[in-house]
Amino acid sequence: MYRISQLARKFGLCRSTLLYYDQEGLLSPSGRSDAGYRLYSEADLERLAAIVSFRKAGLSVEETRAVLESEEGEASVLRKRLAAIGAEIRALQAQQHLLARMLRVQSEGGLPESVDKETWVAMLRAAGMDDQAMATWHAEFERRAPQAHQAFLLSLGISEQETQVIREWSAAAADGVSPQR
Amino acid sequence: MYRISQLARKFGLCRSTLLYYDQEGLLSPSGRSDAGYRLYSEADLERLAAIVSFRKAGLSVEETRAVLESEEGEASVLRKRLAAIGAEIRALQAQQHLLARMLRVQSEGGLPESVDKETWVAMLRAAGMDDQAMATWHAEFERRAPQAHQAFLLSLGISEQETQVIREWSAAAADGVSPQR
DNA sequence: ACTAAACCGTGAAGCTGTAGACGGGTCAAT
DNA sequence: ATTGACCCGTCTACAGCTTCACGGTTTAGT
Repeated sequence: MYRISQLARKFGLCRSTLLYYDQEGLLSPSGRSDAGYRLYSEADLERLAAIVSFRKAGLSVEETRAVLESEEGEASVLRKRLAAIGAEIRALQAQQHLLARMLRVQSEGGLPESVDKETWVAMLRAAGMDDQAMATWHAEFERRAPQAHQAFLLSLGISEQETQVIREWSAAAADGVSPQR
Repeated sequence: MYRISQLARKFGLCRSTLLYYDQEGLLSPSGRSDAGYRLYSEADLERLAAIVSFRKAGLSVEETRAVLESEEGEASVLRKRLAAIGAEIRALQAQQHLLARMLRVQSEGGLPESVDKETWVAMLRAAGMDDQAMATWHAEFERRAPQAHQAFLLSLGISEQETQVIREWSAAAADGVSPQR
């Protein structure tokens, strides 16, 4: 049986955080001492370990509780969080662009600030990539992060229609139907 | 002269937001009507336009005030925010990885929708790029579109400091001082 | 037995930025 | 003058904690 501050130290949390979790019904101690002290069991410890990792993944206290209570709807909550993270990252990247532009106003100028398709291809060719290597790279991109692949193609100024074409043959190439054959 | 809700609508903000800005001394109306209503001048409107764009870049109210008051330390605040964004993105990517691992346990799915440094390098390697080719590619990127190079590196979640390092040796490599010698 | 340090519980307030409720004021049309 | 539709200022609440204050408890050392 652990007392609250012991448990907090063990997980690098603040005592108040555990008090808060208790108050929110996320983690209640399984017992109390004679003096009314919270006593956490070994099972509580394991539950807390799970809680900590879910919270590290960015789940809210509410979501974490849902995952731990229902147990079955877990995947859907996690997937929703994954989607939310994507949105957050895109929002931050928009902020990056905004700031980069603000900072550029004072310093520098002249060279283009974004890359188009031709420039990109030229850069890859300069690095020794041939058509087949690029096909492989597209396929890999499509396989690992389809959303990001789409976003990237759009950022090169490629039309949405054409991105669809590229992505389709990227997916096909990944299945072994490589374009050059 | 605008009244508070008019101004809020004009900028797509909530009335309470302007009330808050007034309370925090970020934007105080330059006058009051007989009935005690806040009245915003044309100058206030311009100031608000600036405020909105800084806030869109993710500056806190406090930081925004600092930028608008001091005027000269502007760049340093913006750069600090840029660094903070990088850190936030990396934190989110860490959450992505964590979630992807959690989800992969039960089912395959939930691929990340943005790319980080490791994924990017892995994709290029899969396409047959070696270290030297990547160095060439960076050099080419830096030569043709330094700003875009910077933005691209940031989008991978690389810290601003590290992007400076990469860009410096990219520039050096382009001058013939290639890293492999 | 006594004291000091370290602990405990409860309760409240503070943080950011926004949203909403509340009661009263303003304004056009009747 | 009165109705109704807005509008205003002020106050409270939200997440997810942290910090602070108060007073009781345990523990170690003398």
